[in-house]
Amino acid sequence: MDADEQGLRARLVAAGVDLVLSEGQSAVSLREIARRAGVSHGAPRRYFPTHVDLLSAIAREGFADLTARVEQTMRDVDADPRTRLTALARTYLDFAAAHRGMFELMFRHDLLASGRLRLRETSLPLFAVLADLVAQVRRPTDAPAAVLAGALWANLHGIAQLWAWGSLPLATGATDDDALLRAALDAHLGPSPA
Amino acid sequence: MDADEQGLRARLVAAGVDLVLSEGQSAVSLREIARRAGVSHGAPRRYFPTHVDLLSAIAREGFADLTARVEQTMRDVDADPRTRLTALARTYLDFAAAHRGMFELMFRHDLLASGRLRLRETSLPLFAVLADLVAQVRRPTDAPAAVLAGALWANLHGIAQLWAWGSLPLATGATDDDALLRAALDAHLGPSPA
DNA sequence: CGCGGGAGGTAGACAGTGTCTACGTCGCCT
DNA sequence: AGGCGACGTAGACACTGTCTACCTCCCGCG
Repeated sequence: MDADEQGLRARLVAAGVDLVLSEGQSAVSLREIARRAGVSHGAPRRYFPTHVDLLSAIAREGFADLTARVEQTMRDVDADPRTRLTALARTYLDFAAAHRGMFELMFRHDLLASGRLRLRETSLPLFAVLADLVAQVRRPTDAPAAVLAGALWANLHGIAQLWAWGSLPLATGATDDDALLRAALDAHLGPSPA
Repeated sequence: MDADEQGLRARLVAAGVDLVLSEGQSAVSLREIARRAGVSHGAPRRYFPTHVDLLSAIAREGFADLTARVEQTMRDVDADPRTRLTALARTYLDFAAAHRGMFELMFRHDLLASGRLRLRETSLPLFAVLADLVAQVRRPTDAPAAVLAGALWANLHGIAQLWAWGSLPLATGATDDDALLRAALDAHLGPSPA
């Protein structure tokens, strides 16, 4: 009595989210979503002209979820900016690890490039939170705030990627999961306090 | 009189490489490759039991190409390790930008996870070159060499990704392409000499 | 009150895909 | 000479995304 009362559009997106979370990115077909939503394969077309539109809507949900988690973390961790930044980074990486399929979907460049549902813009608030914190901890000799934030974000994202496909342990010798993160933060922001 | 005299296996891979370079990752279908190689759609199966096997073979070619470029760079740039590392990073990013489809294919986690053709292992020599240089420039207070190299690799990879789908200029304000790279190298390895 | 019309969903067709299987068709080796 | 194995063909199957014709209600209007 929740999904049933929503419109079909919302049910389709919800079914897609479930699907990508449980079965992975490649399982998110138009027809399977329609099946799970209990409608014919042509029905989604009313709301999503093309498959990419539906996928973009699902990815949006992913960004909304991640953004909500990050904001929750920001509420939970009321400390110095450096600590908050570390918590943010952990939230980001935890999300990527726990929802691999969704994470992949969110950053599929063909979806972002399609411009459907202004997907790329959806990720901006997320980046803004990071950029804001970075600006607070930036030292005078560091790169400009925007560049510093971009470089750190790239590092985070790269760790999530490499971490996801398991080449890192193989290449670096199965290091602790947090070691890379700490190294990255220390590198960009200076050694962590105490 | 080059591809014609090779066996079908090599022709299939070559056709696949052409395809991914010119049309992108999504265009690399089994049947299209077979068509370009001038054989029936069932022929590839003799050499590649499944589509993933063929894709893995194509990705391998990509790793071979990138590795060759990196080694060429190492031959060309005979300077201090820091400078060589910068050159390596540029080669990596240039490759990602110039051969986007191939780069995506190479790091598709479903291919790497499939273990076909030991694809993941194919990337190790590449990482080894980076790790070797990193070890040379590492300062005593830095993280262990393996972690440092991993973190730097992740940063490189992340820059390549974010750079590829164009969110960075939007989020950071269209910074110079090299700024992020320099910031990353400086962060992990210390300020560049001179 | 009746009745058009549109919103919202169905159902079938089409081209394309990966995989599987049965079938040829050579050439090589005993 | 004869068989056999490597190599490639051809068709089927289930599945995909997209397109189009249809159907079926409900709502507002005359």
